[in-house]
Amino acid sequence: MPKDVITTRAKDYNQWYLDIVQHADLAVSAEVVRGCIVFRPTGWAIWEMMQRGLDERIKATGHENVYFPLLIPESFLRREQEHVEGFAPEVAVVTHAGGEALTEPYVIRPTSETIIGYFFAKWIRSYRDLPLLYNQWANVMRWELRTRPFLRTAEFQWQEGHTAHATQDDAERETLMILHDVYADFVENVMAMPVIRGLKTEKEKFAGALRSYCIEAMMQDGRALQAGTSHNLGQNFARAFDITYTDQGNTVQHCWTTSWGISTRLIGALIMTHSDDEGLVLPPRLAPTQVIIVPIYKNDEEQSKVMAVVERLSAELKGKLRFKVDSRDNLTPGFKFNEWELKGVPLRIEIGPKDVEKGSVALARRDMPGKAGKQFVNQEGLVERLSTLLEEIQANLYTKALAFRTERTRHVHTYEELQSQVEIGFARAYWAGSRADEQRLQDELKATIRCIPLDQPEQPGRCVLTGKETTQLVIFARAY
RNA sequence: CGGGGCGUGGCUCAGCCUGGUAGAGCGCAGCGUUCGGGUCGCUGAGGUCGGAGGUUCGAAUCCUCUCGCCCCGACCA
Repeated sequence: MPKDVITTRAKDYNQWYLDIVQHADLAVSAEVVRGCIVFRPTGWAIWEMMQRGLDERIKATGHENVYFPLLIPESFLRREQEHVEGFAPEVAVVTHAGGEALTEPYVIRPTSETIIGYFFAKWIRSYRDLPLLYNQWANVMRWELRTRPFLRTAEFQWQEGHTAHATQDDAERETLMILHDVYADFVENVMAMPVIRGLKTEKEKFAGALRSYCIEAMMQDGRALQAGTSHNLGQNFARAFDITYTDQGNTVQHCWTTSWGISTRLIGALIMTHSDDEGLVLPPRLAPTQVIIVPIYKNDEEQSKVMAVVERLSAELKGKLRFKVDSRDNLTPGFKFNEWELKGVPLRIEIGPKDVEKGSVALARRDMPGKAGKQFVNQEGLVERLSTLLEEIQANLYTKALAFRTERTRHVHTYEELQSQVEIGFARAYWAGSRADEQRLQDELKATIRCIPLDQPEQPGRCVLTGKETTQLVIFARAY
């Protein structure tokens, strides 16, 4: 008889999410530091897996890692008009140090465009210095009014890419390349989360950007979550920080810069995409532990026989898969099954006396709870079997998530349809409204234009609000 | 930041109205038992009742302030 440690999604989706975070040992509230969380080992291990996958892709596309200070002179933020307006309300400021008031306060970085811009201006002289392709892994702070673990915390971890280019085309190409080859590729192939690639509207774009691209994912409650953003900053920061270069014709030009980021918020997205009422579900390619081995025995004799097989199989798996053996002997197997399901391990191997006799093991997949996901296989060829199964689970999670999104996405033609569709998922609609119209819909429907998908229709249609003919199709949704 | 709710062993909560010096279940420790889907029993440890003031002979309980958490809204990766 299972204990109800996890609130069901149907009962209270929000509480379900908090229960997963807590009971899967991902993180706890920092308690004494407002709006912050403490990452526990499992939560941090997931972030490390994300870092690994993204870092590989970032480097493979020609970028180098750097690191800039946590503190930024307050005046830097003011240099770019839109930027300061966007961030001023949520920055934390350091006013005292060394027992004295500082002559100029520092802000704790909410993002690093400004301080990096300052140094880019010093480092870039000639077109030969371009493109400059940097990335940094860092923590940033934004004093959010309402926080939720991973999804919105006052301090969060992320990577922020910052690049400078000679031409607008180069900057645009970089911005889109990151979106496709780094972000969408990682999120879809490693995290098994389907995303919609799109452009943000003027209203939703990053403060100070020329334009912002994003990948948007659908959570199990039908709401949208921005999983990553990539900004073409135009020459806005180059002008504010005087980032210039001399071109082939000996003319001084402003650079075109970009910035792009993915944060620990992705952990929240991961939870809300795949997990179920039994607990966390991790896609195999991301899971810090892919396979858990649970030995089963009832006396010393059985234990030594079973453990001999466990040892032998462990030796075979070593270096090929990420696995652990749960040899705690104060807990029953049933308890362990439930616990590892709660923690999201994709695949479980059970080895008991019967398996020792028959030369078999029992396998249970996390993506198919209960008997449906259980099978008995020969110990022979187990490594290959596991690898195949893990890839099957990976594919299945993506397929399920995509099917869910497809089912919860509808094309809408009228205001009424839009209104009801955003209650349950994504609404695709033609849009020719103004920024004020967009605000009005947000006020009335609590839904925003998540993005203008990069895949646009050939055929024109009529704007869902104004009735004007347009070829622009957008996605409306309620968002995290 | 506005409205509402709540802070009592690690967790979930009772006690508060009607002040008299703290309880339960789960978890934890030890021993035994059990072990193929959350074993069972016995013994035991663990709390200055979020914090600071105040009222009182006496405060978990009443009053004031403060910090934090949850829900709803506005703002946001």
